Amino acid sequence: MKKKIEELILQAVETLKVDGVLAQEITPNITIDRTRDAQHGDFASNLALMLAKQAKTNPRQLAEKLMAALPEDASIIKVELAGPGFINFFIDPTAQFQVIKQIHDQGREFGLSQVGAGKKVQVEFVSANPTGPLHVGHGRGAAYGSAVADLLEAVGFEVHREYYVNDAGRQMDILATSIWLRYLEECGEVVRFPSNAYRGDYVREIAGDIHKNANNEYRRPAELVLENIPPDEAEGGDKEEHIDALISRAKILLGPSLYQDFFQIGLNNILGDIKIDLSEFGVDYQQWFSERQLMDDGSVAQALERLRDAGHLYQQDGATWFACAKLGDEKDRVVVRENGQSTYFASDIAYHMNKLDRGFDLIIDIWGADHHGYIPRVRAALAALGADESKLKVLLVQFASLYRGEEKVSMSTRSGEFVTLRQLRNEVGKDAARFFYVMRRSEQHMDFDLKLATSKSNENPVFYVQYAHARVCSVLRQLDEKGWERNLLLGMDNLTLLTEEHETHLLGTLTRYPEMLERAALQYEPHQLIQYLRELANEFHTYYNAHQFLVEEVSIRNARLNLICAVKQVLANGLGLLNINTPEAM
RNA sequence: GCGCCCGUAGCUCAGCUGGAUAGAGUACAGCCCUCCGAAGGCUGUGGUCGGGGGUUCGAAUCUCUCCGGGCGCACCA
Repeated sequence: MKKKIEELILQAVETLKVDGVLAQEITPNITIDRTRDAQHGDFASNLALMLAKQAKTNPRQLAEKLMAALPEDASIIKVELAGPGFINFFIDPTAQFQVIKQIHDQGREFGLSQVGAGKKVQVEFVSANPTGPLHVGHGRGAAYGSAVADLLEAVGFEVHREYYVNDAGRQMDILATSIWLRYLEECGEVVRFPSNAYRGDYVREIAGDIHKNANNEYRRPAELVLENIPPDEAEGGDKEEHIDALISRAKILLGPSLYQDFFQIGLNNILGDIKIDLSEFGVDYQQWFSERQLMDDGSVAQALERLRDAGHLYQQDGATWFACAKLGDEKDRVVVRENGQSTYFASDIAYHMNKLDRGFDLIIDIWGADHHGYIPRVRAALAALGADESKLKVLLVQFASLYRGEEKVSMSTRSGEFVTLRQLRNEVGKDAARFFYVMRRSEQHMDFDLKLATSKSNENPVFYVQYAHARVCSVLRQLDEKGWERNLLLGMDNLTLLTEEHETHLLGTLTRYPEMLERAALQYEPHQLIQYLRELANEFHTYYNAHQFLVEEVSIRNARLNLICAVKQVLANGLGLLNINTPEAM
């Protein structure tokens, strides 16, 4: 409908050009908006206001000329000039009834589109370091990322969901060493646990398992472990130096192979847990991409080579630097440290190069907002490699601050004080958690009140939407209990009986679903879908209270049943897209 | 200090890429089940859209500048 009106206006513009009212070179950007107020019709165009200056007339006069030049169309019953020069369009309400048939025919397909057809898009999200379980902060990235991916798929893109596993680097060494130290405790060795090590209970659990299976195989005397280790922060030393020394000591005392056991067991354990967690949260990936693999197969070295060949690398202070300041970053960055190890950034350059090489038309990285300073350097790297950096889209997800009532909950993976995603799911359930996370714009700082979310009260809006779905199901059950049968065709033939105001509103809202979905997808804004669903549910509940569906009159009854079944279908489609259940009773 | 995000009803947030009288939820005050589920509906109270300039027919939306909050600014990842 929207597009149809745009067509008509375009024709009117062409006519005015021929008449000389408008200059030939004008190519108007025609936008049709849905009106907020029914008095203004169904759609409105502000074109006359926009072109008045160029046409050197006042907007109302131009609008009148446009209206006069507008071709006739059967589905438009009235065109009106309003306000400073808006052109309002009134749609024949009977045209709206079509949507019920359409929803019925298309079922689960209703609302899907093909605007993204033929385009491959990669969405990388969560990608939390496998050094501990996912917490509620990661949950937002997971819910948002998967919703964005699912929306893009719904509008026709070929979507590849990926998790980048940081299974290399110092953080993983700290983890391996943390596990080993806990293991030594299990063995009875007395070693003060470093302040900078991972303190979470899961570390102890993993260590306990290793001890159970391997007994004292990895045991080394505490004196040897601590010999000449610089003091920890608590003793007035530097915590980083302390932990680094312990890592080196672990590698020496255990030897590469045994040390690797801790590394690998830790990784497998935690990554395995993350995979289960995400899967249960309704988040599935096509690929888990290993950072270590990039290092092992030479991709990192190759990427650096390419940068070097292009003249973007230089040596200074024993390290290798990438000259990204010239390419938009605020300063140059180290890619190979003085000790010969490449940095995380170097891996990431190789990773993004790899993404581009895989032929995606669009690469979407979803990061926590604390990584925003990282964007310019990645873009600089792509530019340096001669890649089309417009293919990269970075979406930032702001932090979710946790509250328990008034009290803010502090979180740190290192300290082990955090609420895990799993705990959250167990408390509020997958549906509420997903809904809550995606309800807000991603750039919006979010206050996640555990007390509120965990209180199973009706304050949680997910129940409201699910209840609308369950209510339709309930009506259908009541129909059955009364011994009546639904007559689909009779209902379709009598859709014109749906003339109540509530019914007209619902029809309009249902019609809007496909365009809303497309917008939400192309703008990466799943919260628009949530808003829509809440609105649809609200209109349904209002309708429900105002009118009886199961009336004696069969023609009206079946027409209304067709309408509410269409509502049920759209609710199911929308919630289904968000991986939220649609209960038939609750 | 520099950079990114955010300031809209008491609280949590929408606001369709500059449009017509700024909207929901919640809280508060009332009302609605002999009738398809009251996890619902209806009515009301509640706003100088953080402050101030600017751009124009028109600004919550764009721009500048202050103020306030969050987060970054490593040879960590």
